[in-house]
Amino acid sequence: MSKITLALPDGSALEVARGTTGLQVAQSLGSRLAQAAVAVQLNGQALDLNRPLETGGPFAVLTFDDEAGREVYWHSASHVMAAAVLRVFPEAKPTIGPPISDGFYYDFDVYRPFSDEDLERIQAEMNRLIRADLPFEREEVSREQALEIFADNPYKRELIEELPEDSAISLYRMGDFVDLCRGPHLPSTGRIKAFQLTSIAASYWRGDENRQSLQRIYGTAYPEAKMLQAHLDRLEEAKRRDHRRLGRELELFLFFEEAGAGLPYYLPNGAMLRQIVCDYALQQHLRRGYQLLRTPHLTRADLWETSGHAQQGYPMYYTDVEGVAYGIKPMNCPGHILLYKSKTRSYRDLPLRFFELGTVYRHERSGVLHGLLRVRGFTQDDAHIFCTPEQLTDELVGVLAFARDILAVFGFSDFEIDLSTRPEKAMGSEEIWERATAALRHALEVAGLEYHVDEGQGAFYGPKIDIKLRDALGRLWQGPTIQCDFNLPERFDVTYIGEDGREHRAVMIHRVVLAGIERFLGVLIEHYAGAFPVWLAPVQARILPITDRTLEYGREVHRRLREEGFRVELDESRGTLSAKVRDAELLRLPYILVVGDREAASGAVAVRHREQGDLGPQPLEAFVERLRVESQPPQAHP
RNA sequence: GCCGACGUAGCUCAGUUGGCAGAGCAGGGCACUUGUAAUGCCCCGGUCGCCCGUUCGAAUCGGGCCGUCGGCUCCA
Repeated sequence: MSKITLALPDGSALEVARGTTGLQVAQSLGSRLAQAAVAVQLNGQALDLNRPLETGGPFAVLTFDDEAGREVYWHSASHVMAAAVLRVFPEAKPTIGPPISDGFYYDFDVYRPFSDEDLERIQAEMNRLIRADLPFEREEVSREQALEIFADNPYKRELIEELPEDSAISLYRMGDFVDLCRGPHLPSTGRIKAFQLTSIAASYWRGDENRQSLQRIYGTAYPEAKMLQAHLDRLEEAKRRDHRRLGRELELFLFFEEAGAGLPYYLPNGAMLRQIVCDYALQQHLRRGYQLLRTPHLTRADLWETSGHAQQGYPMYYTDVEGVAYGIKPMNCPGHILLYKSKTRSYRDLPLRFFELGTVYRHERSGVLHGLLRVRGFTQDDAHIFCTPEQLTDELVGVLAFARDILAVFGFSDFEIDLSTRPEKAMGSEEIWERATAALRHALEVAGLEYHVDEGQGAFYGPKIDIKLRDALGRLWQGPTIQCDFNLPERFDVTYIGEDGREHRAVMIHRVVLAGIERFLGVLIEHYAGAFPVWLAPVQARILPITDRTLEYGREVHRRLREEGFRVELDESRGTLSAKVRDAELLRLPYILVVGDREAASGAVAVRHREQGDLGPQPLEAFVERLRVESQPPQAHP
C-alpha cells in the first residue's frame, strides 16, 4: 500500500496510507480533535472528513474555531434549512445558500413570500432532520446527469452550465434532499447542535434587480447552545446601542417625515457632539498643513458636465435658476479645483492641501436610507491634495498616517483595508490607472499596513483605498477613503509650472478621514453605546440640587463651570434625588454633581462618576481641574 | 428603485367578526423639601401617517402616496 505524507500545522510530518480518511487522521492526532473536526484541509482545499486522502501536502483538521471550519458548518446548516423548506414548500426552488460572516442564508424562488409562521415550521422541520442525524453523502456526476437531476430547477441548471466543461460536478445528498454543491460538509446533520433562523428578506437571482426576485432566509448555527446564545446576545446588544434608538433617547437627532427622508435634524445635544467632532477635525487638518476652504452648495450644472458626473448618471439633484440648469453639489472636488485654478500655481506651492467640511447632497435610493449611516445630505471632512507625481507617494503615506492617528483618538484602532482597482465603468486610460494603483499600493506598503485587493471596485475616476473600522462589537464600518485621481486634472486642465518653467499636469488625491460626519457620528454613537468620553460628551456634567435650599448654590456651580467652558446643565426640577440621578444616568452623562446643604456650606460638589459611581464630595475647584484635564482629546501623534 | 413587514398620544405599546379610542412613561398642576437609578394625587394630551374608495358607519376592509424597518443593490 502506498503512503502519502501530510505536513501538519505544527511543522511536523505525518505519513499515512493513501486512502486514509481525514477523520482517521484526526483520530490519530487526538480524540478531542476528531470530535471537534468538521472537515479537513489538504493543499488548501477543504475536504469531507470521510473523503479518502489521495495525495500528500499541507494538512490541517478544521474545527468550528477555523474560519474555513465555520463555513463548512454553516454551509451544512444551510442545506438542512433548504431541505426543511422543501418539506414545507415542496414547490420552492432552491437557488444558492452560502455561509456568510456570522451564519448562512439560502435563497428560494417560491410562489409567495415567507412569513414568521413559516419560519417556525421550517425550524421544526430542521429539528427533525437534525434529530434523524442524516449523513451528508457526496457523489460525482456528469454534466448531463446533473442537468437531468435538476431538470425542474432553472437556477441550478444555470449554475451547472457555467461550470467548466471538464470539471467533475459534485452533489451532496442528505436524506431525500440533493443539492449541487462543491462541499465539503459535516459528516451528518446531528453535528448541528444549536441553530436559529434570524430573518426573512428579499433578494434577486445573482444580485441583479432585473432578474427573478427571490426569498432569502438568514440563519446561524453553533456547535454549543451557549455559543448561539452569546451570538443572540450580541445581536441584542447591537439593538440596544442602535444609533437610531440612542439618537432619540439621548436627544441627538431626528428625522421628519414631513421634511423628507434621509435628512437629519440635530437637537442641541447632537449638534454639540457634531460641532466637537468638526472642530477637532478642522484643528487636526490645520496642524497638518491643510488650508481651509468654503464652497457653495449650488453650482451651474455645466460644472458637473466638465467633471463627468452628469455623464456618469451620478445621482444628484438638479434645479433651474432663471432658465439655467444648476446642480446641488454631490461632491466638493470641482469647487476645490476652481479655487486651485484661480491663479497660476508653481511647483513651489505644491503640495497644496485644500480642506473643507463640505456639505453635499446625493439622491440615494429610498430603500437604502438608514439612520445617520446612509443619508441624502451629509458633510464630509473632505480634502483634495494637489501635488506633483513625485510627491504622490509621500502624500499618500501622510494621509494614511493621519487617518490612523485621528481614528485612534476616537477609539478605533482595528481596521480592514481594501485597495479597489479599475471598475468596468472607468474614465481614463489603463496606463493612468496602473500608475495610480501602483502609488496607492506603494503607500500602503510604506505605511506597513495589510490590505486586501478589491478588483474592479474603484471609483470611475480612479483607484482608492477604503479603510473599514472595527467597533466595540467587532462590526465593520466604512471609514476613510483615499482616492487617486488622474482624470479630473485632465478634464479641468489642472496644472502647475515646474522647475523647468513649463506647464505640467498636477496630480490630485481625494480623501476623507471621518468620511461622512453623519455616518461617523452614527458609528461613534454605537461604538460608545452613547456613553461618550468626557471630551466628546455634549453634556459633561449635570448639577443636581437636592432641595430648593441649595438651588442658588447649584446655580453658582453651574455658572462657574460654564465660565470655564464646560458643557454643564442644572436640573432645577423638583422631586427626589434618586429620580434626578436616574434621569441623568439614563442620558449616560459622564458626571453628576450633587449639591446639598453640606456642599453648599463648604463650596464642594459631590461627584458621581458614570462608571465609578459616587466619588464623594470634593472642592468645586478640584472638580474644575479634573474636568479641565479630561476635556482634552487624547493626544494624536502628529 | 425592487421584495416583504410596519405606521394608534412626545416615547414604548394595547385595542378589529367595521359601531363613542386605551395604558405606562414623558408633560402640566398640587402636596412633599427629599443624600445617589422612578414620592403621591389630579390633569392635559390622539385629524388612529396622508389621500381616495367600499359601507348607514372605517383606526379596523380595498387602492394610491409618504415614512420607517429587514434585505437586495448602491455607497461617504
